[in-house]
Amino acid sequence: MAKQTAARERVLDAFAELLIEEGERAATLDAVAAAAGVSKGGLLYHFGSKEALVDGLIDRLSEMSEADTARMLAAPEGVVEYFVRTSVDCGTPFDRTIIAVARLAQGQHAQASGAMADIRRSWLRTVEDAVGDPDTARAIVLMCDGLYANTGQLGMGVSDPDEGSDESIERLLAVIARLLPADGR
Amino acid sequence: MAKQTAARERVLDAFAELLIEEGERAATLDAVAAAAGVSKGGLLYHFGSKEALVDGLIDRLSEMSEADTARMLAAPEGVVEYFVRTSVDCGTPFDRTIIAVARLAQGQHAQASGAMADIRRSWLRTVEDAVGDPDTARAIVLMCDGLYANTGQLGMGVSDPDEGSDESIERLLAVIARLLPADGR
DNA sequence: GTCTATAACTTGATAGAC
DNA sequence: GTCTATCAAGTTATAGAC
Repeated sequence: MAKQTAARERVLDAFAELLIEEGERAATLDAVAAAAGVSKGGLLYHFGSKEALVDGLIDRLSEMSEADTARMLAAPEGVVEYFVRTSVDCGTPFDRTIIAVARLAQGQHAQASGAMADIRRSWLRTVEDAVGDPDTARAIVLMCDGLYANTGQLGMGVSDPDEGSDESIERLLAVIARLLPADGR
Repeated sequence: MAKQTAARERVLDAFAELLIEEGERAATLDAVAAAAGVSKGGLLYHFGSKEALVDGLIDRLSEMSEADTARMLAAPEGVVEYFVRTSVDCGTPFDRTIIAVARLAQGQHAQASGAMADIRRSWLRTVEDAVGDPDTARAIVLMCDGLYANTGQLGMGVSDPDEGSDESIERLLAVIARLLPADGR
């Protein structure tokens, strides 16, 4: 983790934002540079190619993922509840980065797909440790994949404006509780 | 449903295939024409613009969706089991078309997002009618969204090569059965 | 470190031949 | 119905000034 200039970070922020809000196609070097407030030449000083820019975002995601797993394990409300809640509210920097890289994974970016698969494996392992039963853990992680697909608009459109509401989380947690023996810790 | 020429259908097939296998960015008019075995000019005779091509695929999806809902309601194994099984095996023409349009929905195609949302609403309504409880229905549909996200590589990468196997479906159905009072019909 | 200018190529779309 | 030019605009990347 060498010292990274502010401009470099701004470029990554802009890249992620464009991927999320307008899709992979709109996230051109021109658009990213403009959104980051630098020229295209300036951008290409920090990231020598578009591929390097993609790699930069994937690296950022990997770092964030490790930190999030630690937070999940330490969460006072328990692993499952933390996991479900943060899958519905896609507003955290980590969630935003996931959505951005997920967009890249749909292209032909093998590295992006690999990074997403790594994260999902990590979730599965962590939830499995928490709930005991592998099949139950898989069902829970699948529901959260579904939440990302919906609230993050990972392809499913938004069928229900209420999908991400506080109340809907509670109802979903109640359904999940029916799958668990005692509590989801 | 006017009589559609074979070439027109081949173009739509090629477009969907490119979207699925290589992502939105690779699905250019050039690439689609080549894959369909026509020239770009030939393609543009059938679909006057790229937007018309997108609309053509969305229309095809809408037709398929109605037919699938009828099949789901008539399925001897029951709505829920039919729904889960067809979400895991993304090999049917309908599933392939869903994945293709989902890719478009991640760009800025409002119509594609709308079509996906319509389909999901239809699923939710149908499963809700079948299982009675809205919250349980939502949990089931979310799991299937998750399955699409995984097996269809809708952003989640493929974390588990076993995710789409026959055995994993049975285990998932067993977990879902725990949520249902009697049987999922 | 950041900019402008520009080169080389791709993409969507049009025109007109067959 | 389908093809071959051809075009304007957009996209990535390089070169060199500041």
